[in-house]
Amino acid sequence: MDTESIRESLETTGLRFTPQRHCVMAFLMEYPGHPTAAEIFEAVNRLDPRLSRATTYNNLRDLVQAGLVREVAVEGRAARFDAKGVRHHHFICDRCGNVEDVEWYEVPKPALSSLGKRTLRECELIVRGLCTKCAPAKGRDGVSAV
Amino acid sequence: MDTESIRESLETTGLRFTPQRHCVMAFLMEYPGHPTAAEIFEAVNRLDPRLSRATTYNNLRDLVQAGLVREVAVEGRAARFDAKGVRHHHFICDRCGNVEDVEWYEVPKPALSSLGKRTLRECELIVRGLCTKCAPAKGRDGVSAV
DNA sequence: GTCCTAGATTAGACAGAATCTAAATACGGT
DNA sequence: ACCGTATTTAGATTCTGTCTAATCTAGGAC
Ligand SMILES: [Mn+2]
Ligand SMILES: [Mn+2]
Ligand SMILES: [Zn+2]
Ligand SMILES: [Zn+2]
Repeated sequence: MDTESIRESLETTGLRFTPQRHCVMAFLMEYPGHPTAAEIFEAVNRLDPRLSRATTYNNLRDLVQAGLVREVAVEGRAARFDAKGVRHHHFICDRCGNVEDVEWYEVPKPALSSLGKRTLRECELIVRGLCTKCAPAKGRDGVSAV
Repeated sequence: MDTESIRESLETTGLRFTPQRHCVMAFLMEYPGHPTAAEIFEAVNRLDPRLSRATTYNNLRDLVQAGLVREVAVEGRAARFDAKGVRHHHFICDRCGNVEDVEWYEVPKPALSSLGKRTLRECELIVRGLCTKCAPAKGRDGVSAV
């Protein structure tokens, strides 16, 4: 969407502005969910064939390192990404692996004494359970729909 | 260690007791860290060659599903496992991907209203930063050791 | 505008992790 | 001992992500 703001955020993190980076970043900012690298590649490449698979992975790595994008590891599935907008937690569905946002709220950090010499960067909360699609229907009489 | 308690926990979850499952479970209960599937296979297979690679993966999947073992996804690396003993959180090193335990403390769950129709199973805290090995040495004069 | 170079892109090979297949085996109830 | 089904197995396969080495380009210097 806002090309100039993307350019700025890239420049302030020391990354060059390229059409490929712009596309990946813009896609992540518009896309409502948490796409995988493969999904990002396919969607962006369809719009602008200049983006290659290798560059998708390269850029995602760089954007995560620059702190502009967040990577969510899901057990047994491909990693998922989102542009770091407003702070939020994540919900991961036990069954389908879908990642959804959970409204932000403060979480107590571990006591410094229990961290020892480790450096703390962030404290991430992951909520697990069944998403709306996978949760058993709890209608008035317990009947389930597929 | 305690064969019979392992047998029981398997039976109560509906899993048959097999030498392979026993070995995997026993290994996880004794091992202090968070091994990958490959590490578990190598270590156990060396002691008891009856365990195959496929079965290692099969059993880990079943044990996780049965709630006896926890799987920790680490971005860009193989999943790590631990036997569910005392409750605890996890620390993941940004640099080496090492997973370490963090003493348990209660974390506030998200408001029911923000969960909607989703089912909540657990609330997991993941602390990120640099582990003791990777943290910059902060000696009296800032000199670093390798 | 032209030149330059470190950084970026690319196709395709490669590697690692995990799953699948289909045949053989063995747990555990009777 | 027998049986039915869950489990195991080797190897192929799929899926994710990284690497290589050749090519290109963003953007600063002039
Ligand atoms: Mn998100
Ligand atoms: Mn642990
Ligand atoms: Zn789901
Ligand atoms: Zn480390």
